[in-house]
Amino acid sequence: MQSELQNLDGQRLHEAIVERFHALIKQGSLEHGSKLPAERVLAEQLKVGRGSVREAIRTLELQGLAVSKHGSGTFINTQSLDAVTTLMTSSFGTSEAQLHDIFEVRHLLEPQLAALAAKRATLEDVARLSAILVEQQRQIMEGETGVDADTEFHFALATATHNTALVKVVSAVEDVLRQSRDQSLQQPGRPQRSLDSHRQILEMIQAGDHLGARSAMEHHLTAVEPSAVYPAGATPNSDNLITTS
Amino acid sequence: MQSELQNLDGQRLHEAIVERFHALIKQGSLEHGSKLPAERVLAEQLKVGRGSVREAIRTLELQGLAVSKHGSGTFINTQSLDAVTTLMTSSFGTSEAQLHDIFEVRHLLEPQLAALAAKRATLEDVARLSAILVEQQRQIMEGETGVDADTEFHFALATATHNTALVKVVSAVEDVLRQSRDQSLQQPGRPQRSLDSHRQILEMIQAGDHLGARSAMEHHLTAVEPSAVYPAGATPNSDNLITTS
DNA sequence: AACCAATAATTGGTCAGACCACTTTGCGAC
DNA sequence: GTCGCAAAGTGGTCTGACCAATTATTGGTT
Repeated sequence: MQSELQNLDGQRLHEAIVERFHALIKQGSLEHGSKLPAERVLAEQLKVGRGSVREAIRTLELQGLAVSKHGSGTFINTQSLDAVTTLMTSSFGTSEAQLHDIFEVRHLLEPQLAALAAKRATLEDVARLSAILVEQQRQIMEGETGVDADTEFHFALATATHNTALVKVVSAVEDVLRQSRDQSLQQPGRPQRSLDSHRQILEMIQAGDHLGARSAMEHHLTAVEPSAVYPAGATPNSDNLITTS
Repeated sequence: MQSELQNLDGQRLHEAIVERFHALIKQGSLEHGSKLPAERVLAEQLKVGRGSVREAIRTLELQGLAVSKHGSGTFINTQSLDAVTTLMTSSFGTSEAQLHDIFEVRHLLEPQLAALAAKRATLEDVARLSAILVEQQRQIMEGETGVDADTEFHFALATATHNTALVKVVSAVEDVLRQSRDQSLQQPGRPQRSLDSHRQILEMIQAGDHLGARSAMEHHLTAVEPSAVYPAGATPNSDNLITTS
């Protein structure tokens, strides 16, 4: 039953082990409640040291995918929120889900998220969001796309709702959108417009105007969405899709 | 600089180490970019084995609070996306408002999901939903709670949107809610009312009335949601976060 | 046969020492 | 001063061992 682990470039060993378990779980070989072989046995099967196995299990545990109980064993758990979002993120990566679908989810979530944030954001939250926009401005002025600050803004918005479950779900979605966002921001003028939208959203949040925050976010997403759906090279003829208005 | 680690009840050693680092970061002793002592040095200072230090560092790394670089060292990172939420949630008890948070996410998602389903459901989708309701009726008449059919209805509803990403997100939420749903359905009369709500939603979907489907779902969720989950300080009364239209 | 307590086996948690691979540092030759 | 290479520093991994909690087994008593 011994199986080799393909040692990819620059990847740590325990990370490769984690990926193997992810695959086993997604493929159904390991379901909820399954008991893992003992650490010593796993180490022998995978031909690695026990320490590496333990670090891998520690990772799975933090991802909510496993629970270790002293004396009894380690068990797979696929029903925790962490577990599901972890598996979701890694399967999004394999592009099983269309980018368009993910944008739609985002379009369902984020406007309401902005509304919630407008109701609950503390001064601290606003300060954090504000700092991110300053950073985004700086990046843009230096000719960068500001994609990092852009992503971080959406993420910080989620934390401003003070709903940890919402943060996890949104960050799973945003994670996937990061690459396409980078692509989208390559278009001239786009970074600045994105920043302007963000400022508008933040203003509404500061004012506690949840309806305004929601529609500002809807506006922002609608402006960003269409062009990003089309991968580079498949861009439709003109820029009428990029209606910033 | 050696310092003892207080070994709390039932806590693993590497978890205690992680908490110590959390404290150091929150108190400001470790700021962004700080380089940690070498693993061997840390082990000696804390009077623990190097393996425990490594498992602690692995945890910090997964929480986005640290980055290890082979050959150079381990560095604190408080600016990553994960880092902020980790520090935010580490002060709270984890599962206190957790359930409330998840319900809130659901409340954000499902009404819109119902609206989407109303727009896109095929005859096949409607047939599937209808069959599930028949099964739910059967289970209830036999005295069961019908929790399985109940969960399946929400899942099938997600499928009817024909958005695979949305299905994953929703099933993530529903998976976690399954246990609490079973509990909720124990109350007399609850299963039948749930079934009635489902029928109403399905009617709206069959009619293609997306606004009606959305409000029917909102009605359903509000009826099912446990009422007394509002944390202290929050205002349960007036501000309905999920305003229709 | 059934039950219960003592014991053994299993398993995760921790520690120690060693070696390898990558990075940085610093010294010496030029 | 600069370049090149060796040495030191550091994370990554392996081996073997012991401790602690749990579970399975055993053996005797009723």
